[in-house]
Amino acid sequence: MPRMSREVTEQHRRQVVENASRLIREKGPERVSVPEVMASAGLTHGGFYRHFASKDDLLAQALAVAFTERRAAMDRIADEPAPPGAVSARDAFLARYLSESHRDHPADGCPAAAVAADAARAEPGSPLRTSFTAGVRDLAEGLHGLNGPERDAGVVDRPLAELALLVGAVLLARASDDAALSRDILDEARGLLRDRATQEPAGPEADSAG
Amino acid sequence: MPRMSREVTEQHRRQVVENASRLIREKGPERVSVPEVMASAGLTHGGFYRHFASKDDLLAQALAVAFTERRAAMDRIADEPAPPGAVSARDAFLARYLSESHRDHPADGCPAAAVAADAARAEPGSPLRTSFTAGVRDLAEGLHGLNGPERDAGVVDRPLAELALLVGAVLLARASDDAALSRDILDEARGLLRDRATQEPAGPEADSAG
DNA sequence: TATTTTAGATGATGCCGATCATCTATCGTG
DNA sequence: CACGATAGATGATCGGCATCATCTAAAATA
Repeated sequence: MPRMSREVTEQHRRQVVENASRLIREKGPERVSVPEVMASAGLTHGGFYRHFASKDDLLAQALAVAFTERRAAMDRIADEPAPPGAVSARDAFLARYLSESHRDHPADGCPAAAVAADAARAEPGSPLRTSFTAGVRDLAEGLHGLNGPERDAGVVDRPLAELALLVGAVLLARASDDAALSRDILDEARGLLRDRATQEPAGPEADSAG
Repeated sequence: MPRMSREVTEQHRRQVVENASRLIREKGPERVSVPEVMASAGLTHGGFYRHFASKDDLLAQALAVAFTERRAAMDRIADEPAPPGAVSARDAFLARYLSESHRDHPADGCPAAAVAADAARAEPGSPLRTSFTAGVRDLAEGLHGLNGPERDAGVVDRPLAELALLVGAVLLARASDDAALSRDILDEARGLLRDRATQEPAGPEADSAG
């Protein structure tokens, strides 16, 4: 009820951000309430505004944390020696991203897929949107890294499009209320990305235009 | 205040559904209120439950209408004689879907992109989710139709993956708070899909696995 | 025309949410 | 050890929302 040590206070703040990070991916920013996040850290709603300027502020921080963690996980896969049954690090990553497990556990999944729609609806310039935009850049950069070998083999690198495919596939798979359809979406997405990796260096065509 | 003729009443109901259809794409189902949709049709909230069992019921109907209209638009493009500057009907459709205009006007855009996240969070079996799932099937079927020529040329048909890419690209483009990045997302997606259309019939590889 | 039906208006009801004001007992500091 | 700062609790404010109850006057029907 009273005052906690500096150390404990900081732990609380971190806990709140971490919990919010999972909660917004699971239920969406709108369905997460300030009392709820605070309670999830064992606190009441009272102290909230000592830590955060507003709910929006918390959401942006929580989203940034989620993106940072995701990017770190990507880099870990990229640097790991050899994947178990996968051809390449890229393969390993894609298989995991497009897995039923990822589909079924948004709370510790990719924030790009979980929060895209909310970011799209947020005010331009709002903390949430700014945070999201930075996150997209970050993940695309990660994909670019994973694409190293294919790029060297002559395949045009399109990390933003690949991210879009990943996000779209997971979203549609989550939204599809039919197990077979949902699986097909993930499978087709994996197939399309595999096609790409083994693609012949395209002929004499112009690239994307304006 | 009183009673309207059957005919007028039906007009009112249709208006409400139509307006809801646009509103939920623009603001998301959660941010559209019953009083708001009713007011948008010049009515008060009072009569709402004479037309719809619940807000959820209206949302599902509105979503279904949006999908139906979209599918019709696709088929129109597929059947149209010759596109203006595009190579094929498929091209014309993709260019339009991945345009800045579509990105900037969600209210009359694709419901798959606009409502995916909300459907993903909706209760399994809920009207919204059921409606969304049917819509995904519908649009994928439309894409399958547009892919006729490429399919005949030996390109593996993956309408669900293509739909996922379209949805993901528009979503990320909408959410990205940077004009250049947003455009790049759309451009890369178009590039990736163009690659696919001109792709060599792949070698002796297995297709997607389980 | 007399009667029944009903579209839609008005106006609760009950809930939940973000944010702010206030209080208090402890922690950090001198 | 005394004192000021402050983390967090309690509780209020204000507003919005879905849904329901009631009323009424006009349309439908007989």
